[in-house]
Amino acid sequence: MNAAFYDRPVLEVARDLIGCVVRHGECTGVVVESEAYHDSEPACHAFVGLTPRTATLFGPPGRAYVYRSYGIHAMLNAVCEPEGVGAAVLIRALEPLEGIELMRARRGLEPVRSLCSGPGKLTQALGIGLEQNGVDLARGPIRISDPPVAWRDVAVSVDRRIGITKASELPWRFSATGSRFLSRPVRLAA
DNA sequence: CATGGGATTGACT
DNA sequence: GTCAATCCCATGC
Repeated sequence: MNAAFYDRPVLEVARDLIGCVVRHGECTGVVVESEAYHDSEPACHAFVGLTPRTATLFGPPGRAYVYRSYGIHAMLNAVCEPEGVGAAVLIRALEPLEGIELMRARRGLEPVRSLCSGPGKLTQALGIGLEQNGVDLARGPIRISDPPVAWRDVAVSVDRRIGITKASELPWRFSATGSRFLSRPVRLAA
């Protein structure tokens, strides 16, 4: 996945990331859930403008934006749109593929369904931390690559974003239709 | 410099 | 269903 892939409208990238493979070290998983964020709407961190925190969001596309949520969890995003626009796709859930035993050890849990079914869970399972903020997603240590054959042309469902208090009405959440590895079920449009 | 609020999770009633 | 944990950082005095 090269920089041109991310240098597009964030809604397109969020949809196209469903089915792609995220790798960190020996652990890999297929993206089954994503959300788009853009500096034009108040749920996006970049809404406040360019600050030390949001510098990565306004930087070049194709980098990782990793931040701490609720003082506890790391969140993994892919920065999108041209440099100067603050936009990113939040990776919200993965279907684990490789390195499942290491994921179990990091999570302290056995069920595969529970290893990466949430944005804070998947970063813990893959060992991703704040020190990876700004890394190039085409080069690593975190890499995102094309969908496996079985995931090409997977059906994608759309609904509202989860866990936010502002702009929660926007249908900017994307997920692999029928996946059992989502952080929460798809909620139908009102 | 003090304060308040999360793009969440897991434990508990 | 409710709720606390925990810390970075944007904001305001």
